[in-house]
Amino acid sequence: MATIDDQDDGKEVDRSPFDRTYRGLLRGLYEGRYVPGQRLVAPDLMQTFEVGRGTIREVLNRLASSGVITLAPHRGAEVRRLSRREVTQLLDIVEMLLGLAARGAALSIDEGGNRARLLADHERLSEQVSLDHFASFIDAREAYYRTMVQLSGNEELQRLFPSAQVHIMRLQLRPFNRAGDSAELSDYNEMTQAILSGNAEQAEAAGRRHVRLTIERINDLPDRAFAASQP
Amino acid sequence: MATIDDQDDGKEVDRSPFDRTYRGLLRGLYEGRYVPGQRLVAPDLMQTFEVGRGTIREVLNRLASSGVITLAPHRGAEVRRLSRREVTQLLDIVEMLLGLAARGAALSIDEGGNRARLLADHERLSEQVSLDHFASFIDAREAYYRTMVQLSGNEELQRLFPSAQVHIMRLQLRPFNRAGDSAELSDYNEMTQAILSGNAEQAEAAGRRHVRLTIERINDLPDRAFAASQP
DNA sequence: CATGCCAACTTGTAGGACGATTTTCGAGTA
DNA sequence: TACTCGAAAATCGTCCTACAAGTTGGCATG
Repeated sequence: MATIDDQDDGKEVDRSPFDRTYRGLLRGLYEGRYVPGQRLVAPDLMQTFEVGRGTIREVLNRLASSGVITLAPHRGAEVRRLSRREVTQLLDIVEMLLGLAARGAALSIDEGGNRARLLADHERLSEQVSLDHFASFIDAREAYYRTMVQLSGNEELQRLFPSAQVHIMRLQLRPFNRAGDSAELSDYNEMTQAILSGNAEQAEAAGRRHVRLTIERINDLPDRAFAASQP
Repeated sequence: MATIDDQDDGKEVDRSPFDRTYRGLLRGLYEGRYVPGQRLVAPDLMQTFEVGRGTIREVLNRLASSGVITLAPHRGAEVRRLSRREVTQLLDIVEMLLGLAARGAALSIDEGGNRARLLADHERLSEQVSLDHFASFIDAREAYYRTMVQLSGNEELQRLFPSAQVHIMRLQLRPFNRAGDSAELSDYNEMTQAILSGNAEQAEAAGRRHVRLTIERINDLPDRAFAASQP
């Protein structure tokens, strides 16, 4: 399954209608063309992406089952809105998953080019932070996480992690977040060091701490960054 | 989204084609009519469930994105086979998730009828174990887990847990598992007690321990219970 | 201004069509 | 007999049309 995390390869051509639409929609979500709460109407999408309704339906189904959008019977799709509580709950899970990923990555850091790969991604992340270019920073962070998960060797994690919709959160918080947050960068330094040391316990702790710090930062955001909680 | 966990309500009638097919397929997987590795070809399914191909496709997409089946381009769907390694990796994740669920359940055990609900499900589980009726046992266990996750109040967990395909594992291990495993029951006793006590730490530990014990039991299974590992 | 009904729009699903790709199977060859 | 190659058959990906069922917004009525 294609995921948000898949690289673009530069080859923009020759993709299947499904793929074009899936990625296009995801990219749109990513870049803010589709905002939380917005309805995604099939006929519009058909025109936009020049594909049939069947294809649109499949794409929406995929996005829905990874939690990026919600589908209600006979009422169509809309970009999922997360309340403060939901974001917290989501991150509680991500804390676990990232801890697991970091642990696994530490255990396999000496295999193949793993060490080099992680270093390269961390390097890139650091550069992006200093450049203060939000989109690139997001990309670099995405790549860094993906590498961690891949190094862990846990294929189930690879399936679940994107679907855990870290992206949604990221998207939703975009207007309130800043690249170049040096506090955040030190998280990554710590986490990377822990993994490189090969110490599983320490790596897991670092991964979790990173997410907990993220939760704290998010808790400081104003209410308007979230969907209203349910009555 | 309808999941395996949804109760049947007895109302077999008046379900949408999608729902009929989705549940029918799931039930078939559950009951062993579809076994790991088996191909699921659209035309057959169309006949079996008397629905259009579009509907079949949507159902297969759903099942695929929760990891129950795999889809390969132009080659259709097949019931997913898990290698020993994959099962272990999956359970590593489930360990985290169940720990989280148990923790959350403990924290909210005094709200509403939560305590009564958990007790009722635990009671039912105990009965089924003594009855030694596999299918009922599975159902009871499913209900117990579902309740735990619901009590935790973490909606993301509710979305993820079924999709974490505990079911696949269960299905795959069916021929080798026995209901009435008293060791397993004592796990549940311990876990239930911990949650009822309202002690979050203790509950989380109990939930995790339960999964770790499950991993051990599974490690003892013969190779033929698993798909061959990749070359 | 509240209420209820209708028209317009969307979604859910079926069925047909057609190129693209994979699988099957049989003929020919070593 | 075993193996290779290619064509036929099966299946998939996608589009289009059609229609019933459900939702929504607005207009008429009280």
